[in-house]
Amino acid sequence: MNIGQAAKASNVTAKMIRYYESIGLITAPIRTQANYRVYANDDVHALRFVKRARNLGFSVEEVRELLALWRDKSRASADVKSVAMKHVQDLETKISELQAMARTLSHLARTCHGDGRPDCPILADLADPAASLAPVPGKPKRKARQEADCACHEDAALPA
Amino acid sequence: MNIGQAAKASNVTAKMIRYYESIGLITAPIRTQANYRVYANDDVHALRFVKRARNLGFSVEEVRELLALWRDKSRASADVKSVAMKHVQDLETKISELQAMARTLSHLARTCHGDGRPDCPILADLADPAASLAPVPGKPKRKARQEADCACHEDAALPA
DNA sequence: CTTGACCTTCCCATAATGGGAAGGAGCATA
DNA sequence: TATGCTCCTTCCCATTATGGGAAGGTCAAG
Repeated sequence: MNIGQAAKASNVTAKMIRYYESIGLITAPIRTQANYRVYANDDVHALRFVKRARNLGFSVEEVRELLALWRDKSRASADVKSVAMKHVQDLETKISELQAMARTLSHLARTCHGDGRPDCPILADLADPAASLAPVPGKPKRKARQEADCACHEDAALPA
Repeated sequence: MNIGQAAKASNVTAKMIRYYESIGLITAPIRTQANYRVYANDDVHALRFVKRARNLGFSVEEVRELLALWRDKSRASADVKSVAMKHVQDLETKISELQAMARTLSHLARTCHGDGRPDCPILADLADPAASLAPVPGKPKRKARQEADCACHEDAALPA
């Protein structure tokens, strides 16, 4: 099977298949005399595994670990589980961060007239959150900072 | 004020201040004869605006729009609100995707013994989701695909 | 004048993916 | 057989936002 067919069968683009090979995530397949890559069903299986794991949000490096565990017939399921659980925690952390942002913005948007007038609590908050009403969500990367947040007073919409 | 002081005052690293200037997000400040950048309080104010917007998850390009609206004293608050609302939608889309991943993985992890035995429904699912029990979350980027998903049967834990 | 802290520009790296060029290979049809 | 279309190869570049670090100039204090 050529790379194009393997791509269709695995739902991984040929481009990505070559990339995964280049970083050693998957093993290099044999080549024809014309230097074409030739894939077997097992290769497609592995590619689907990678695809699925990526779809579940695992990083390529995490997929590498999972592949190693998959190939290791004597792995302990506890090892797999811990990789998965850690990833769930990562996901939940990110979810919380995004939710905090969405909450803040939804709140600000709710207090914005959204008409032709220029007064806008959203811009007011961006320009000076301390003087405004919305809590500050921690920044996405790294740990949360300590900033001059303020409680949400539910006012601040300019009289217009 | 030198860039280092502006950085401290705005909580934006000197590196990023230069970067924002290079992409035209903020205006280039005047320079001393020694070619040092000199910032005024308004510049710091703008940097804080950028920082806050970035913390709320707006992309740099979105921040560019917001800055333009901020500077335009005759903007319509509706324009600001629509930028904000669109971003909230983006956030919620991403949140849903991450939640789908977390749900699937949590479920798989729950069915995994997590002991010394090699049998692992998590790996089984990655290797062949159709034969397994977990629903397939849509892939993060681009629109959701149509795949051979299956309902969640709540079994598949190998007898071990 | 030396030292240390600060500034400058420039290059590189990250993560995962896509786009596209230039050229070879394979196959079908006129 | 020659033309042509589709596929393959490698190689380079772009993306997003940020950090690291080198090489060299500047400033202020001692």
